[in-house]
Amino acid sequence: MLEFIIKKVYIVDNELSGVKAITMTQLTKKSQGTPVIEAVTSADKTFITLRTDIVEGRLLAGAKLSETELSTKYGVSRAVIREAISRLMACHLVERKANVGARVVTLSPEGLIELYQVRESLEGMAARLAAQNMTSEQITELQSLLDVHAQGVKDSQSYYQEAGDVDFHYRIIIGSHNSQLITLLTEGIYHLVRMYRVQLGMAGPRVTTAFAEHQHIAQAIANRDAELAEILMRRHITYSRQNIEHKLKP
Amino acid sequence: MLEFIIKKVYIVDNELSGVKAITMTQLTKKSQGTPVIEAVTSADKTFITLRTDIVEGRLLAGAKLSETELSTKYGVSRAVIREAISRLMACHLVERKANVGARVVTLSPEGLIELYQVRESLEGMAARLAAQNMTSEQITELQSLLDVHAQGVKDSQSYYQEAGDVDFHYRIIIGSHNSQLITLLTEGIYHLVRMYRVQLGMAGPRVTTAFAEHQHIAQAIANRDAELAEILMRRHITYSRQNIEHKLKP
DNA sequence: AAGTCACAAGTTGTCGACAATTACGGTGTT
DNA sequence: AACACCGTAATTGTCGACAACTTGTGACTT
Repeated sequence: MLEFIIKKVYIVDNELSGVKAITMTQLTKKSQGTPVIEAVTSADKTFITLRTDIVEGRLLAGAKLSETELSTKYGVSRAVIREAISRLMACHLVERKANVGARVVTLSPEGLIELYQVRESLEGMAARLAAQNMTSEQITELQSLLDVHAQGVKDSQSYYQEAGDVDFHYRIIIGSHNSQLITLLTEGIYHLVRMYRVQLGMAGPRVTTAFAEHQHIAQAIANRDAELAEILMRRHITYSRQNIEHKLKP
Repeated sequence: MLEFIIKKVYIVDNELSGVKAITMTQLTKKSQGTPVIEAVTSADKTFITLRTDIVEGRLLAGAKLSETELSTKYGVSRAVIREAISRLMACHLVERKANVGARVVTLSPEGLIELYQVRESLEGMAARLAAQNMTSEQITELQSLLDVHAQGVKDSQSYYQEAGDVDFHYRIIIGSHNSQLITLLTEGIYHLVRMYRVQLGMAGPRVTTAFAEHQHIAQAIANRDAELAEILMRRHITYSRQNIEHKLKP
């Protein structure tokens, strides 16, 4: 006798994977931890594979994505590859010229700056909306997350790198309860940001100071102070951008 | 003998068409006139056709896009249809579930509100950047555009409807000189906004008052006052949103 | 009568082949 | 040597057919 629980699914995609072809009728065994995504058409898998390869730098900027080559490499038809490339284009991770081919998007330092400006705008709004719309549970979870991070910072583990930062921002984005904003950020901008970071050699975010900023933002949200939450978030991202600008132009 | 031979083609997409499969191999020397779009792979044409059908309401919300049906209707292969649908998905105009099919995105009033919140955020940033980055020529063009509009308003022609409003916002977006922002807004958000407007029966924007707001925004940009430009733009869009909310909940 | 199962019909996902276009290298001319 | 032209090879765009999946119908069981 098996214990199955119907989890009515959590749209979301903790991994920011972007694949949300979710058939709700799925039975997931009591794995209460992680909302699992099913994503299983060949094109989905190829898409995710290629995307992680791009985001994590195994496919460099400007690299050509030859359809025939990839189709033999992954053992699938060219149609599958084309489908995957289409979705990568939708994420702005690759560009394709007609009758010529697709290449991994080339990244200029200016492009990274522009991206951070967009982030400032969108995540500022996300923080504002989060202050208005987050549930009490979400807020307490956010604060306990920061407690964990605080421990990591004290141990001066460099844990509080990428993962922690992404986690914090991700929760606020979700907390905005604005689906347009959520898809825009989680399926679009964030992968781009990660890619730029890796390829331009920007390591993690600024560890300690960023943590204090996170605390202030969380406090503003807990106080339901939308104005302040937006201002602090924008300032937080502006600092990140300036930090990057500084590293780029020494 | 400097008559350059121009084979291929041209850039932009004044129409916000989104097709930018442009091979810039040749330079257009003095063809600074009208940017013409070319878009000629079958998939491009099908994509544009379908998109205008959706945006202008000939394909209603929730309508199913059957691949076989469309392929016979337009006389092209299913591969072409699939390509077109992929791009429509990238614009968030249709949604597709695996092994089930694609449908025109269904629009709730809440969705429209969410969209306007995103617009407020992004276009606010666009106005801020425009105040910093617009060239003097662009600014004077913007002001002369408003002069034309002023005439239209005086004649109480209902000219200053959709077209004028879109034109104004479009120039500011371009004036931001932030390519990420530009593609996000012109290829993504704006088609969605138009679709929602048509399908929810929102006519044009608020005519006269909106015009005054446009003037103030242009003035702030001319003064290179980035802060004020952003605030005014956000307020402008907030008003639009409230206007819509009012119409939706009488 | 209600529910379940199985089958059938239709749709989407995938495949391999052909047509159209581009990129590359060689040849010839100035 | 540089430039332009042309032909070949390679890549992309498009097509029709087959496989896998979903949905709806109908018979069967309880």
